[in-house]
Amino acid sequence: MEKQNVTIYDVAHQAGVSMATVSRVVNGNPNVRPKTREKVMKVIKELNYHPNVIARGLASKRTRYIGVLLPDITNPYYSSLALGIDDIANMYEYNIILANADPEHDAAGVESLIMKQVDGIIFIGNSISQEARQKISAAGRPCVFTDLIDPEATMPTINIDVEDAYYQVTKDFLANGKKRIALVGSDQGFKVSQSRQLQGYEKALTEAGHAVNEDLLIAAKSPSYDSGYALYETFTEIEADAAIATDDTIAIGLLNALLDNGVKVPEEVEIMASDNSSIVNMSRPELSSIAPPIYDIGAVAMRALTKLMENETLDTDLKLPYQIIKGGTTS
Amino acid sequence: MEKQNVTIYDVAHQAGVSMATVSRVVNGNPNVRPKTREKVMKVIKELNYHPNVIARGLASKRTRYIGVLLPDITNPYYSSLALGIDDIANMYEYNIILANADPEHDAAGVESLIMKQVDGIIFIGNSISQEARQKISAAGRPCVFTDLIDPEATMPTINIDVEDAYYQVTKDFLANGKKRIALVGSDQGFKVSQSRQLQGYEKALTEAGHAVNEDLLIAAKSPSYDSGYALYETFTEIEADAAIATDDTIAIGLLNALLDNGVKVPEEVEIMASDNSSIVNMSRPELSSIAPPIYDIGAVAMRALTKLMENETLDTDLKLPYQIIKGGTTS
DNA sequence: CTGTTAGCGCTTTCAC
DNA sequence: GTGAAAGCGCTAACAG
Repeated sequence: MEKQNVTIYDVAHQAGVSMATVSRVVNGNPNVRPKTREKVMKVIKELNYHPNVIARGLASKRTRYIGVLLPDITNPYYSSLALGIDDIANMYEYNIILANADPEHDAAGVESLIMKQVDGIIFIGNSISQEARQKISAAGRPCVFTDLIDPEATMPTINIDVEDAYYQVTKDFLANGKKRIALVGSDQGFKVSQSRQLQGYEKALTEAGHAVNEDLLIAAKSPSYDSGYALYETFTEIEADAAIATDDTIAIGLLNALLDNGVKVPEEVEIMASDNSSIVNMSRPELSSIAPPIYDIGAVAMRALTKLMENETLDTDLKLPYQIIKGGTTS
Repeated sequence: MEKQNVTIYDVAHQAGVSMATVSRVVNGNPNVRPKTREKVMKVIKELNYHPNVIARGLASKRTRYIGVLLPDITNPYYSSLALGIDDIANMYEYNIILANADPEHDAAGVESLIMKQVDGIIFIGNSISQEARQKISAAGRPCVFTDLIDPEATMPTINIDVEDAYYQVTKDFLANGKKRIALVGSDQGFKVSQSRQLQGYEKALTEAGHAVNEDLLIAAKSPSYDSGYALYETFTEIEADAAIATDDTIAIGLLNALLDNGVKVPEEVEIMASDNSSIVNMSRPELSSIAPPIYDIGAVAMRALTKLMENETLDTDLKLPYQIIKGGTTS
């Protein structure tokens, strides 16, 4: 319980300068004579002064907090993304504050973040509600999207070229003779929203002269292992011979459900996952997966946000390179 | 970009009362005539007023932020814990802010949280550095520990009875004829610190008339799948016939390494994990595991912290009930 | 029950 | 280059 409250005033007093000068030193304002700066620095060290972030926030109207909305922090894909964001945020001396935002509660999440006076927002997920999107606009806060495209197309989106990835994967499946390729989403949204995933998938089918079969578009209740596992019945009914899952936890759930029921993977059914998150090698066989540069996506998103907050403009659609990792669930 | 700055003053003015009254209404202070309260509420709605959290923090010296330090958010055990914490935090209108704190950087983590003026801290991990612990004391902030015991024994620790769990598991292994039971830690710390895990393990061995064999205490580099997988060589050398892993990711890593090398689990080696986190059923066979009530631990920890912040006192060592889940990696 | 009055610790014009 | 002073929006005594 040592001296808890060295203020800028104490430093100013002790150094024989004004608060304004101390403030300048602390904030790296160049308009300070080197000698003065040095003296102030010394006192800051001596007194172990740390600026009060709250007071600073009040006075400057900027908090250096940025809000990150994501569907589920226990999903390894999202938590890894958060890590990339956090690293860059620290680099720019921003702090991140996480908020869970499944599709039902994203508006509440946005609102709570805005009330916390965050300087900017990173929105991660498959979809955003109109209401949530409006609140972001209304608050006039910069925002960067990841995974999904900004429905208003005014804020940047960071991701791989999802459409291309799904196109490639679907094409490969077709080339390998697959006739019934299922697209397995993590919620119902991907069907209605004409997601990029669906577009890439459709493009490959169309090119090969096939139409999209609605039956083959199925969705888990949520992006989780159990929801994936629970898909077994549905999946069996549609008699698919291949599946592309939009989420790794769903992919592993489905894989294990198939294996547990004696279905051979990849011989009878091939599976492609989408995140290459930390769990893809926990199953046997290991999951094949589209491999987005997860950490980089987070990092680039955060970097983009810092630019936005400094009123720079950027491209609205940044596409990072991806790979396709061959595990044991595809041939 | 609607009206961004309705202040308490605007509300007061519009409602024909003083700022103080508005403040009282907003903070649920009972000393307001119902009629007045109603009037103020109405104006608040009309103007869509939201109190500025920052200003409130400055004036009240409490931010309603609590800092959560954990080793790795991408580890499912820790992220689930964070979820339990977050839920209760929201209930009490606290916000959590996460900080990564592996053993090397915990002091920096604590410091950054304190600079952010958090009202309290929850520390999660196997160990805490002296420096970090001191900073917490120095800041005079309440703190709750999870997983580890407060080295100064002044702040509460929330966990299952780890010693008992390890005692039981070890005893069961012995009863099943296991001769060489390895204890697999997630870092070197658990050996030196005479962790509760080690104590339970030792107790069971001693009771059975055996001594602890130092060779059988091994540690992964970090709590991660890869570190667990990399343990294969070491593990083979010690010729263990059973293993208790302190972390699920390590357990799965080790399991898969054994399987990939043709070792039969559980026939030749049995494995017991410790977290029963979301990944235990991703492997085949599924992991057997000690099952702490993860969500509850987080929830209870957060609840305990709220009590501490209200200057209530509590027991310093809360032990929650646990189970042992029989998967396929034990007989 | 309600209003007045100080600040909380810092940033930021605006003079000097 | 540096200082004085006016807030940022709110809470918390203290009166009444």
